[in-house]
Amino acid sequence: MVGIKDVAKRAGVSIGTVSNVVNRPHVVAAATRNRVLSVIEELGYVRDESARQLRAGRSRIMGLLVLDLGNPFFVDVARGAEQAAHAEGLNIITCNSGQRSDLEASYLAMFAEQRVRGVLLSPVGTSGEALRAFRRSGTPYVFVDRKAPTSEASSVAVDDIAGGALAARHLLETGHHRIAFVNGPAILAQCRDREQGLRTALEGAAVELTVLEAIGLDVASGRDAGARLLGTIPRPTAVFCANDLLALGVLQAMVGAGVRVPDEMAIVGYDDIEFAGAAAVPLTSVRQPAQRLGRTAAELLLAETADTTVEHQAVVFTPELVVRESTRVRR
Amino acid sequence: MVGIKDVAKRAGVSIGTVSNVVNRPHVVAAATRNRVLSVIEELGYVRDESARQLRAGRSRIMGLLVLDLGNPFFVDVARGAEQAAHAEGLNIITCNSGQRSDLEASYLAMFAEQRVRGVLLSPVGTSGEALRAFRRSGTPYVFVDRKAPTSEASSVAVDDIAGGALAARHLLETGHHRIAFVNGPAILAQCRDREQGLRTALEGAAVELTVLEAIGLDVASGRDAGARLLGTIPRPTAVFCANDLLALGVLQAMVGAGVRVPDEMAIVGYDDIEFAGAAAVPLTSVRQPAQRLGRTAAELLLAETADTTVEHQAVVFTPELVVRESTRVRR
DNA sequence: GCACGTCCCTGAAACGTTTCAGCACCATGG
DNA sequence: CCATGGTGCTGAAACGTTTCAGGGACGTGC
Repeated sequence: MVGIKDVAKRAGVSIGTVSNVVNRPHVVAAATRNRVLSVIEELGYVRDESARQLRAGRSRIMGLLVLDLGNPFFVDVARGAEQAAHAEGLNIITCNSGQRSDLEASYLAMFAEQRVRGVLLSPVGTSGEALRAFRRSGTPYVFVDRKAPTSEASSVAVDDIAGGALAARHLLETGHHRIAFVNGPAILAQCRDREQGLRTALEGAAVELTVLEAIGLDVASGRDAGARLLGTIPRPTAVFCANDLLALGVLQAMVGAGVRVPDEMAIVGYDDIEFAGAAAVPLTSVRQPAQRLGRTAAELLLAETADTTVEHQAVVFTPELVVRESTRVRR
Repeated sequence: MVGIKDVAKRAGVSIGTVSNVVNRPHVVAAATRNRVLSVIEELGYVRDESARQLRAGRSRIMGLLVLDLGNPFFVDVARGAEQAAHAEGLNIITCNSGQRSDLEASYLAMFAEQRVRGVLLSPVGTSGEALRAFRRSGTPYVFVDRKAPTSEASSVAVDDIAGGALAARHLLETGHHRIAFVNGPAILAQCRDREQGLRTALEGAAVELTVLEAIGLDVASGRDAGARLLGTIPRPTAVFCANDLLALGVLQAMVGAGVRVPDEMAIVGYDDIEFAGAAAVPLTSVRQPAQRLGRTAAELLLAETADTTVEHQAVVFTPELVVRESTRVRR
């Protein structure tokens, strides 16, 4: 592998000069610079980032750890974060915990060992052992899609309680009295909050609420929950799902069983992913500004790494209900 | 930041011993080992991967550069690759070129500078300047979802010509004579091959073929193409789309315009992503073994990096047609 | 002719690891 | 009592950069 030394020798200059050509071209005379550049080209020299980073003490990489890349919502978050990072000349590496704490721990450890500039984190557990260990490493981090006390770190989230309430009120307004909630794993704060928002908004209303916990937050889990829902007697007339993937799964189960949506079963999803509008019955969904979430989080992180005296912030966006066929009242 | 030296001093041993505790625990006496371990715990020591890598000369990271993470197909590819990498104790960093050559170039450069163990690459252009530069860096790489001459590198792909032919034959068999093809950017080999497969299979048949090139390979481009399709006179009775995202977009355009699918317009997609089956009208699609693609590519890459004498392979999987409502013949 | 700047460049230190030759010590067998 | 071998540790070199004090050459103003 060709290093800076080889270039220096071949160009007849010192390694310091080569380094200057690469990093501060203006300080070296044009003739020398061109000679060095052509040698670099000739030998195919690529500088070694680990040496560079070792010397510099910090890297040009930002880590992003998301719950599930299979969920388009997080893909959008990643896009937003990438935008902000690129604007500052940083690269983002995206990792997928798949909601598994062990993977989360392993990626966090990797980020710490890499001495990444900072990490955008959408964590699985509340305060796992892994996170505590990571905190000790001193790597700055910002929570994404998760509120956190500003004493600990900055966070950028969407108000999930309000989101749950939005869905609940919409179902009340469209005249439902037997409502089901298909929730994801209770370990996720998002799921707990959405349920809480729903429950609070339903309080006092004459509503029978059935809660099903799905195994995951994906389409397959939704299909499974949908099947269970069909067996519930008396059958609810509406179902709110903790995310759109679940909702799509439930919808598939309904269509498969010949249950008409929304006439026999109204469905509300969460996230408003692009596929929600293209579904068998276009889904009513609670929209979150995913890309904005990622962008804001990355900007916050950049601000904190640039100036450590800056204080933590908790940004909370407000979700928005998008009404489509799946809850449309027919007459 | 606490380093190995701090640990050594505090534990009253040499840095070599600390290193041994971390990397080859068995060679150090139990008493010393425990003392060092507790100091590591106490100080929160995290080893610096860049120093480690600088010394070792190679990293424990594998790069994956995909065309579009917004496409669930590539998310599955990533999942497969991750599985294989983790099995070998490597981490994968996933980057998204979004079909932009400039981003592709920047990520390739980053991989080279990071001295990544190897790269799984699903390239935008055929043989861009970026790729040529990357090749010179000597980083091993394997093409994913793209055939390549074995003289250059290994590749793992699905036979796109066969896939295009599958779709074509299916549409012929279901009695269509005016067929449209909504293709993605011709710069992508996948798109060119699917078109070629289609054309070859239609040869000799009495079919009127209309080809539309969409701007991207996403749902929005599909909607746009769908709108154009509606203006085509005489209107085709069936449309084959270069991927499922396009197909979903076209489907949305049809539903929006009140055109019945499949009666007035049959649709065939490509990739068989999870959402294809949950669409307004469940999509007939050409299925590719995405996860297997990723896993195989990673395994190939690992084999090549372990033993440089191993020769390049071109693995080609065969696609499979999944028939659903969107092309069902009604009577 | 001397002092002083300016412009380019060099040489060496430092970053935090891993690795390896070598040393001290002890137990064992002859 | 010596030779041998094993065990457990140390100290220093090496990895490929960046950075910075310093120095040589040359021009300029007095």
